[in-house]
Amino acid sequence: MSELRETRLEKAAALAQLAQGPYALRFEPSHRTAELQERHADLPSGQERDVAVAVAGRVMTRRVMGKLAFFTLVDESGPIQLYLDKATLEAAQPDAPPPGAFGQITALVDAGDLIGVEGTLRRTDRGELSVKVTGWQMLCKALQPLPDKWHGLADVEKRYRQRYLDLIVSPHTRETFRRRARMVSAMRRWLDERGFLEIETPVLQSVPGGADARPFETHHNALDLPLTLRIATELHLKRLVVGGFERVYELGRIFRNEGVSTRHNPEFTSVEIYQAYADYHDMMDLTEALIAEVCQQVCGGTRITYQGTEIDLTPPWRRATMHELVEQACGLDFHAFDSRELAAAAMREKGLQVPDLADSVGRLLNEAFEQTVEADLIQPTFVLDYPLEISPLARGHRSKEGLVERFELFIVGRETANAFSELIDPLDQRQRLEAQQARRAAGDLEAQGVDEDFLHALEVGMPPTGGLGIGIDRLAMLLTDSPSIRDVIAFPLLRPEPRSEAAREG
RNA sequence: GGGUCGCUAGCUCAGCGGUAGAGCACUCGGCUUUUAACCGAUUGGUCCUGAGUUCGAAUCUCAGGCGACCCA
Repeated sequence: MSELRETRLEKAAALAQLAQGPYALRFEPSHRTAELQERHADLPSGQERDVAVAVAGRVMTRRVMGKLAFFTLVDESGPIQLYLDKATLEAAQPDAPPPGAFGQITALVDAGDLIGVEGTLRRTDRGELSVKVTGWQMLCKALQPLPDKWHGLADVEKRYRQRYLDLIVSPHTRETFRRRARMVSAMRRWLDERGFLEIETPVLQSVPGGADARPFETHHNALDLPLTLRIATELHLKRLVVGGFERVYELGRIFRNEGVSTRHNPEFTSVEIYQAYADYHDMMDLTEALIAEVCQQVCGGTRITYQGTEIDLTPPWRRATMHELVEQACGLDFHAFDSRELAAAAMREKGLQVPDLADSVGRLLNEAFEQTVEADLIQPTFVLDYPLEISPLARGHRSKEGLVERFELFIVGRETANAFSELIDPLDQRQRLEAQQARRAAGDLEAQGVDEDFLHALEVGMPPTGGLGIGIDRLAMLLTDSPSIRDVIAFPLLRPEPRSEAAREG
């Protein structure tokens, strides 16, 4: 069963007999392979160029034919072919023990090994730029074979569990994580250039808050203190605004104790951005500009294709209130309902679900929105003016009773951003959080508790502020055309594999 | 939480009640312009686990495990 591994261990032992051994200390490449490809693009087929080069990387394929062999070597920048000629290698290394330098490299190097080579350049008759090898060194002898060189890793589970293999054999996966990294750094750059300061806030918290979600629970031993992992960065970032930082953000991991799906991972990345003296209209402008710019930098334009659908992220984006959208979708005007019963009856008449937990007109409006509108918001759409009771941290609307100044951004039917004119009235905030706590006591496990220190901070005084949260993973899905959130998280949460030890030793 | 599908060699897959297979990888032999190299030979298995039906189970049934997708 581990015969492949045994063979490779024998080759590692053979390498140990030679001077070099199976695991090198270091190697100094002269170039990345892509650099060579670019710099010597003018070298004609069949010609050589007598420049000394050294490259390092993983051997992906081997083609050995008697006294000549071709390997494909891949470094982070891409592939280059190795041209291994028996006569050349043996002339360059006359002292190599039997079977000679050529015999050694072809016998001891397998696909999957990391090697360093030096030599000169030659473009073969078939037009492939190659390093004509005069010397080589094993950098790391791999004990496990690579997946099928043609099909790669098709087993989705294995791609997630053994992401390193997926990255080695799937160029598309590598590109996805490159793009995600570019996206995140473009976002930070955009914010930094506009005077936003990134400050890290605690992951371990006594009172989880800032969102409706169940937290992960943990424990601090020395203090004998129950703690939870943060479900949002909101309340601490607002404390920083109270402290006088007028533009702050944090881009980082948050944790919600919920199920997994193609759109949910229990740990995910968000960026929350707070701007003093701004309101939710300002944050809409900011959202539009930020995402359009990031998209431009990552995708080269603001028109992209997601899973076959054209998405146009060129500003300005559609802006519509939740009431308008629901009325357009199902004909129900929620302004007309002055009791839950009226709204519930109207919804049932339209065939909509009326959950018991939705105990107010506002919550029913949100239900109707989720059931009839959300999935159809394909092009970027700001949905404005949410019911107050589902938005405990947002400021009451300046002119609309029962609503708050809040928007969510939907793209391809998914909530991608969420923002408010922040509630800064400490007494109002206390009432709202106490109402949440009452829901919690009544059995809503996702309802928030009261964070007394946060309320105290508000009493010290917070400037009028616009706050915004963007789901980084969902944005990454959009910009990398990935159908599942697990495609943009390098190591998504999976249930541990039973017998994984035995299988791994394989 | 519900439904559908999947799990067979290191990888990709076929086999669907009668001796467990193919391609790639590995090993051996041949080959100095290949690039899914080629030609020949060999090697490699807890058919996810357990129970059942049957003369006989990878195959049928039930339970469980892990995963994918869809729905809530």
